[in-house]
Amino acid sequence: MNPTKAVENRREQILREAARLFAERGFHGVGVDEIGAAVGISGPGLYRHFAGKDAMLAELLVGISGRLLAAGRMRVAETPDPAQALDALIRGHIDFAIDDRPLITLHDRELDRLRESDRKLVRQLQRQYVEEWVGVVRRVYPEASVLEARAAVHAVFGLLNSTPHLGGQSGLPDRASTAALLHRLALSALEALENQAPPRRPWTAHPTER
Amino acid sequence: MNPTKAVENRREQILREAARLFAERGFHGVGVDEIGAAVGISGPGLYRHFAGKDAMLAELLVGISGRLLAAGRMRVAETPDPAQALDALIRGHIDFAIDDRPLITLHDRELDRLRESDRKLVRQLQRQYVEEWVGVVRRVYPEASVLEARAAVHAVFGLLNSTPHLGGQSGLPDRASTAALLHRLALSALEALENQAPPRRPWTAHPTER
DNA sequence: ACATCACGTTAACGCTCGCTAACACGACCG
DNA sequence: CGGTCGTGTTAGCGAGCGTTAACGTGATGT
Repeated sequence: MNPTKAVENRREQILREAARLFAERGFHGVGVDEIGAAVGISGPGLYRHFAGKDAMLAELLVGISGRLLAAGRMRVAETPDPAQALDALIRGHIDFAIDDRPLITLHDRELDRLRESDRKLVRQLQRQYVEEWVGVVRRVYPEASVLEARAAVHAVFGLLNSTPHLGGQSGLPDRASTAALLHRLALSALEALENQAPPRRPWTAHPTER
Repeated sequence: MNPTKAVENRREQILREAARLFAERGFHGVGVDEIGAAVGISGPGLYRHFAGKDAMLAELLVGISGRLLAAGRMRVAETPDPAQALDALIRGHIDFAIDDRPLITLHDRELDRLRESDRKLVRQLQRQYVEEWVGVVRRVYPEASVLEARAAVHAVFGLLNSTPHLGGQSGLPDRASTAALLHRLALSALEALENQAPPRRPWTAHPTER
């Protein structure tokens, strides 16, 4: 009855497999024939669903960035207490990192393979997501400077996105304990912003001094 | 007088530029002509110094892995106090992450592009480096399980290796403050292993329960 | 019954890329 | 001087890749 449904499913299936393959072997390391084979059709049949290989990557990256930002904004909006908002942000990011592992990998690995316009869009979404975090972090740790908070947020992203690296035998028993440990680590890391406020020196124009 | 010197310099120059280009645009995204152009010779002239493009990547990855491990082992060996050893490990890793940024990027991004034997070697070096950290971490935080410690170490690597992402306008003023912040964040993250010991349940055979 | 459309197929083109072949040329050395 | 070696060059091959073209085919709606 609704042909859109089947198409959407096909597209989503292709995107999921493409994400997995891109994450495993890199964007340039995967051929369209392999992506097609992964969904049961072969080679150029993909062009009935996507304009090209680049378009798949673009849709993947814009999608994950947008969903991260949307979820983050929603959690922050509905959580008045800063500490609880930070908790929610961390929990949400961990969900993405564990459940959409391939996308998280692509997200900071293959960004440069995008057309200029798409890359700008993705970067803008990423930046807004980071600033969402920075805002919450600064409300929890008001002594931290903006630059410190931003660098700390990037570092915590690196920490949370380390999930792909612990695949295999070095992983923790189940998903819950992995998530719990990552949560504790991230929260604990940010506590470094609490003590030891930055040298209260006003920011000079040229920070090259010492 | 010593012709080896010039050759070595040429090789090192090629490796340095190749690392930069690989990190910027990915292994498959860089052609041999570009690498050649970056050192003033063109295209196939590289084959007087390396067996092929793969050989360059292999030498880069084996090199960085080996140097990380060697430096880590040295610091641990000459630092009897566990807390100080952990401090030294963090400081050493930060030096690598900041000074050899492209190599750190390649290190966990292009490993799969290696021949089987090289990949096994690099993985073995990486594993030994991780275990060096795990040993120190467990002496500082004896309540943490091996699996927890290992996952935490991977996560801290992700945190420390986040340096490449804060390039541009969002970076901190100078190298020293970046290093200091990363150091505090890493140390603080690992303090999460101090409290809240894992459920002291003995490890069962199949961890799929709950 | 027939045109249309969604969704595939195979063949082939054009381009890029890693690599080899053949050659050049200055430095060193017996 | 003449041969070898180290280090480049350019030309070109062969393979792989993304993409397009041309065609097939079953479901659908009139």
